[in-house]
Amino acid sequence: MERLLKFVKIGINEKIYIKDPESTTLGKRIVEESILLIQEIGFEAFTFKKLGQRIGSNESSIYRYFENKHKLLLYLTSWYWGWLEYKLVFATNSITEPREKLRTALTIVTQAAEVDSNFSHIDEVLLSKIVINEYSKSYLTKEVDADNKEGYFVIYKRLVNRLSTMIAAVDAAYKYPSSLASTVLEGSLHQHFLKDHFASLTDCHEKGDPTDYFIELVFNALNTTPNG
Amino acid sequence: MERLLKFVKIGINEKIYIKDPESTTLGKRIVEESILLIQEIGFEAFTFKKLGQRIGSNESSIYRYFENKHKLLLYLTSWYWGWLEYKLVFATNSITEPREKLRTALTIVTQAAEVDSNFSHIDEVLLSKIVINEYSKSYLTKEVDADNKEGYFVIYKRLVNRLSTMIAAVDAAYKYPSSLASTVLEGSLHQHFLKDHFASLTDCHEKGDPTDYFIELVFNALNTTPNG
DNA sequence: TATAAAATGATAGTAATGCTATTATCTTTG
DNA sequence: CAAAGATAATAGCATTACTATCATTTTATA
Repeated sequence: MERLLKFVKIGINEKIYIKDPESTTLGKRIVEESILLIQEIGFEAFTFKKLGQRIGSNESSIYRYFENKHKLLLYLTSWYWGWLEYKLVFATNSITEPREKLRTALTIVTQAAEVDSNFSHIDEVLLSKIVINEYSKSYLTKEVDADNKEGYFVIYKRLVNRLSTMIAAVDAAYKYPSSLASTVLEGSLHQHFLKDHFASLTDCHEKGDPTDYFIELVFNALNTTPNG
Repeated sequence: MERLLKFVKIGINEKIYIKDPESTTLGKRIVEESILLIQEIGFEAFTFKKLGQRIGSNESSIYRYFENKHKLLLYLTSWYWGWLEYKLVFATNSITEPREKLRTALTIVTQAAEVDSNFSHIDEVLLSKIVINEYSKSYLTKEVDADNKEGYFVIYKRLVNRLSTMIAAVDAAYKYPSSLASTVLEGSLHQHFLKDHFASLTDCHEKGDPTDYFIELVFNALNTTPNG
C-alpha cells in the first residue's frame, strides 16, 4: 500500500486550485502545514497570513495556489476522500462475495485512520481529524449548489455511490441504498466526533467501535448477517 | 398544541444570552428577524450590523442581547431542540407500548417541520431549515468542550438521551442505543440536506421519506417491527 | 553562461467584520 | 414630572480577506 501510493496521485478537480500544489515544494508545504495549522487552531481561526508565517513564506504566495481558505479546505477534504476511495477500491476489488465485500468496505470507511500512512507529505491521521471537524463546513454554505455544479464534491459523491452499489449488491430489494451509504459516511464522522466531545451521546468508546456499530446497523437493515 | 405552547416557554440556558430576548419587543424582533436573515444569506454572511439595518435598530443594541452571532446561533438551535423535545414528550407521554412510543418519537424527530406552527414569533419551518444548514457549525468549533461545559448543548443532549432511552425500552440488549439515537438525529438533518442539494446521495425524495427510512433502520437494528 | 521567464517575497492598501466605548435620546413607570 | 432603564448614533480599533505592485530569487533554455 505505502509503496503503491508513492506512484499514485489523487486526482483532484483542477478548478479547486489556481496552481497545482503538488507541482512545487512550496505547494506541498502549503498543503502539509495547513493540515497541521488547521488541526491546531481550527478552520475558523486559520488564515493564509498565519500559514505564511508558519512556513516562512508569504501570504500572497499562498494566494497564488488557492483562491481562499475555503478552496483549500475543499482541496484537503477531496484529497482525503480520494485517498479513502483508493483504499476502498484496493481492498475490495478482488472480493466477489457481496457481503464480504460490503463488510470490508464498511471497515475501511468507518475506522479512524490510525496506522502507517506515512507515504507522502500528507499526514492522513491528522487529515482525518480535520475531516471529522471541518468537512461539513465545506458544503454547509450558501454556495453549495454552485460548488457542486463545479464538481468540487465529485470524489465524495463517487465514494457514496460505490458504497451504495455494494449495499445494493447484497440486497437489491433494499429501498434506501444511497441514504444508508450517506448515513454511514456522515454518521461515522459524527460518531468519531462524539467520542471525543460528547461521550454520553455515543456507545462507541473503544477502538473499532464505530465500525462494529455500523456493520451491525447495515447488515440488520439488509436483513442478513455480515458473514456469508 | 398551538394553544398550549402559548403558555410554555422553552427554557434556554441563561448564559447563552446577555439579556433575555423574550423579555422585550426588540429582543423578540432580533430572534424573529435573525431567523429570516440567516436563512436568506447564510450564517457566514450574517452580521449584527445587517440585522440591525433590517430591523431598523442598531448593531450595538443587538450586542446587548447576544455576545456574538455564535451565541445567537446557540440560542436559536437550543430553542429548536427544546421545541422538538416538547413535541416529543407531549406526543409520547401517554403511550406505554415501547414500540409504538419509539415509532411516534422517530416520526416527530425525523420529519421536517412543515405544518401549522404559528404559535409564537418564531417561524419553526424556517428555523428547522437553519438547523439543517447551520447546526453543525455550533459545535464544530475549537470551543466545543468549553461550550459544552457551560451547558450550551444540554437540550440537544437530553433529546438524544430521551430517544436512547426509548430505544433501550424496546430492546434492552441492544448495544448502541445512544449511537443509534444520535445517528438518527444527525442523520435526519443530513438526509434533509441531501434531499435539497445532493439528490443522488439519498433515496428520501418524497415527503415522509426520511421518516420511513429511519423507522425501518431503527427497528431492523433492534430486530423487531414498528408495530406491536 | 547569459538571459529571459517564472516563481516567490515584501510591502502597501482597501473594504468589511467583529467588536467596544461613549454619549445622546427616547420610554417607562413610580 | 423625574429618575431609571433601554435604545440609537457615532466613532474607533484590531483583524480578516483579499488585491496590486514591484523587487528579488530561482529555474529553464538558447
